[in-house]
Amino acid sequence: MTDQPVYNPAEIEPKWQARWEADGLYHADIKPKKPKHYAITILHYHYGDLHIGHWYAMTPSDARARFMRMRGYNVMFPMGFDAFGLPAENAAIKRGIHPKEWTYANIELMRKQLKSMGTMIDWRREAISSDPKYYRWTQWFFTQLHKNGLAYRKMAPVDWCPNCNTTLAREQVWGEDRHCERCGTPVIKKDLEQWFFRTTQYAEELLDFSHLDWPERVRILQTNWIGRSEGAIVTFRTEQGDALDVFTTRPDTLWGATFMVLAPEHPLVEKITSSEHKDIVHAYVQQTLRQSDIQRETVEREKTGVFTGGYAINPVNGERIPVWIADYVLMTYGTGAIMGVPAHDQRDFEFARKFGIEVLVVIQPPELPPLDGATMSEAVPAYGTMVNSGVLSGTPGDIAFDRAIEYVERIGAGRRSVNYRLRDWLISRQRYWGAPIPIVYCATHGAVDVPDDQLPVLLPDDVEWLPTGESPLKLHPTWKHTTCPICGGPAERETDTMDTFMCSSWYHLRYLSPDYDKYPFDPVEYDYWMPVDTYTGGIEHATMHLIYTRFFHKACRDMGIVKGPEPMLQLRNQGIVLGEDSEKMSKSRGNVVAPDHLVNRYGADTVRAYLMFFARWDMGGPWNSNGIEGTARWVRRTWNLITEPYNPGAPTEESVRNLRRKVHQTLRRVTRDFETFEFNTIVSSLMELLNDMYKAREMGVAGTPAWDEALDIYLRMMAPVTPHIAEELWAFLGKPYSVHTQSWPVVDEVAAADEIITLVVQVNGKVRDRILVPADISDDRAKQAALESPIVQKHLKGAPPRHVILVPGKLVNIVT
RNA sequence: GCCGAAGUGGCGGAACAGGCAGACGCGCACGACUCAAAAUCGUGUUCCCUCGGGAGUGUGGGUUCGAUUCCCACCUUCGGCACCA
Repeated sequence: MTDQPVYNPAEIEPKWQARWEADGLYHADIKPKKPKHYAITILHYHYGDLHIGHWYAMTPSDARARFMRMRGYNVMFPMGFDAFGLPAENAAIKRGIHPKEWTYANIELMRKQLKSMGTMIDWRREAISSDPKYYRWTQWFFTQLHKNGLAYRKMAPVDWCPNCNTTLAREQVWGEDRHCERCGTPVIKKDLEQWFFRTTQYAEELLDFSHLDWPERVRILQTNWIGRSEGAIVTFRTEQGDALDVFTTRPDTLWGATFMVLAPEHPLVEKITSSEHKDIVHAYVQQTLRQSDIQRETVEREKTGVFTGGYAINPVNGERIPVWIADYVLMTYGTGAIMGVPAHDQRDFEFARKFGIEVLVVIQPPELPPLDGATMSEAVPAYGTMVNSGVLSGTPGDIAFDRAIEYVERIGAGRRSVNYRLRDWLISRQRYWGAPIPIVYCATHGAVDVPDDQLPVLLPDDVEWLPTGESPLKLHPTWKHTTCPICGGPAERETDTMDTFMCSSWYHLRYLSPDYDKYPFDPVEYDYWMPVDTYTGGIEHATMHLIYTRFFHKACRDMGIVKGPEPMLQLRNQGIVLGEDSEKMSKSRGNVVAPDHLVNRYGADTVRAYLMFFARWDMGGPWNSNGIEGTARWVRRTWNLITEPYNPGAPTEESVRNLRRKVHQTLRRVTRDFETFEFNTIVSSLMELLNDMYKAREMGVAGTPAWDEALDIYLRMMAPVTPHIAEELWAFLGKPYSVHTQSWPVVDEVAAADEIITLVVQVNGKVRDRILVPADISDDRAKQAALESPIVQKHLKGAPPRHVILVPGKLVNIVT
């Protein structure tokens, strides 16, 4: 008894981590004959300490990567850091240190924490987006996009975060009050000259998920974000003769347009406004501009607007209709102008009723009583038979949409059109800690790309932050002064940097060859490893990173840089770990769970296992510190079972067979659960098996070949979940290093098969009895055995059953 | 308002072709060991009950021999979008 080792994770975990690293156990190198598996967990934003949520994202992904490796795949599981960005800059300003210093200190800390988890990360492939050897290529990609017309610069009203002092992409503005995704401050509008990527050019293709195994949740979020609408663009004409395009999803209601509305920012507003309406229109426009600077949530939703005094002609019926302006029409969607069809659109209806505009019914749904524009109390948006619509009157609702478009096209007044809610991606950031946009402005040649051989455009280290909040790049005395790459004349650098989502759009390519200096990636590595097979991360990326990286890949494919339709084939999302109070973890609430503390107390293996066990991985849920004791007990019980000396017994054949059956049934289940990312039941299945192994030892099975097989399979199944203790016990049993290079065991179907089954006997659908029968019992014998049950006899009260339903191997239901 | 997800014991959760509801774990109770405590081990643990049963997976219906699972309507919670023409 005295030589039994004590379980001490603080000793064995660092020991094996060092050994694995020294041996390069997790190095992923090209092996042409082996199937590859490229798995990535979405890279961390380097906010400092890792919290339990990072572990929750990492450990099941790591366990699955390990499982895939044991299944015979050549697995690459790399890690890197999204190191540029506002928080680094803000934190640095606050602490009075350089963002670079702060960032790299954090990375050092995070790397150490990641290693303490016992992950199978191949650290040779680490990529850090703020390294010049990385952002050289981020800049190169920008240049490629620019050369191919996918990056452009324009003056536009853009979202500005007054706290972060920078513009934001539409995707980074959240919620009803339109606040900054990072700091929560409500954004304001600013007219600025900014760089955009043409994501809208890929709107249609981004809606195609046919190549992807992605959660439906994400596909729906992206589909809604892209927001495809089918309809028509119809050209009205102002009385001055200007063309005035509207986009409509209801061309069948064209004949019911009784007014038009322009967005207050619409370019034709000035021209169309009559002299007597100038003052009021001008006042309204000014008021709108001011209002968009105020928090939207405080604005009443009642429609406002003013008449311009101008009129336009409806091309389908020649009607002269008044043109209004109103802030419910947005310049950023469609054409910035709409036709008002109050009878069939609720917004138009409210507007018309408020301002006394005629409501004209042109659609009569057959199931409704005849509509009357004068008396109706709300719009009727349903499809139906066209009425009051000239030659198209009488067209039934199911074909009205198409007929109306055909008509408009025939008379040359418009065309079928598709509109998207998606906007182009604004990538300019007025901040220092990012990849500088590689553009030089020359008085003669305009915006000129920095030539490839002059990349990277390095960030200067000698910068200071002034209280103005302006980017130090702009204020730097010399940095921006340069010469034009074309004419050599004096020129100025772009002082904006790129959105960090640009850096993270291609990091999966940099992992392939982080030191390669001839191209963003080594094409040989690309051809072997890409695309990413399994990508895991939080749902919060659905309409940001996960759209950007798909756009980026498709754009690069069209530029001949990468291949295939998609960058990441399979996506799985983990949920969020909440604090013990069921609230989101935050420092201000004081409910943050610190993984380092837990590792010190229980060891990384226990923390890993508990994170996999305590909730459904895709759901997450509140943390419970008491619950981890159960997992700690399981780990210790595993240790004790294997290290305790046992007395060989004389087991019955049955108890040996029972153990083997349980082992192989568990193996079948654990294998399936790893495949389907159901990590909680992997751990519970292993707990169940361990309980049975304890019972088997009681029965004297320890020491038999079946016992050795059970230990062998158990440790292999445990290895991905708890890599350190599995390795230690594997070595304790004298098996060859390493358990992590062993193959995944194969289910022995004969051993796993049940010989005796419990047949459930129901009477009228209620369980009345359970009888043991041989698994291969015939249908007739099974029914007979059920009917012979005394309990069944009692319930039948002598009457013959009307039906006897048999589900082979499961149950018999007797219906009276 | 629109789109989506989720509702199962005191708690986290399981039930993966429509077929034993509550696996596994936490917590709790009792017992063993101990002078005692911790740790460990064992037993029990959905509710009601007249001990024969009865009820039960958010609510109300439906399909079925049989529904946590399928269909319809609704309620609650969470997430996303939101004057998108």
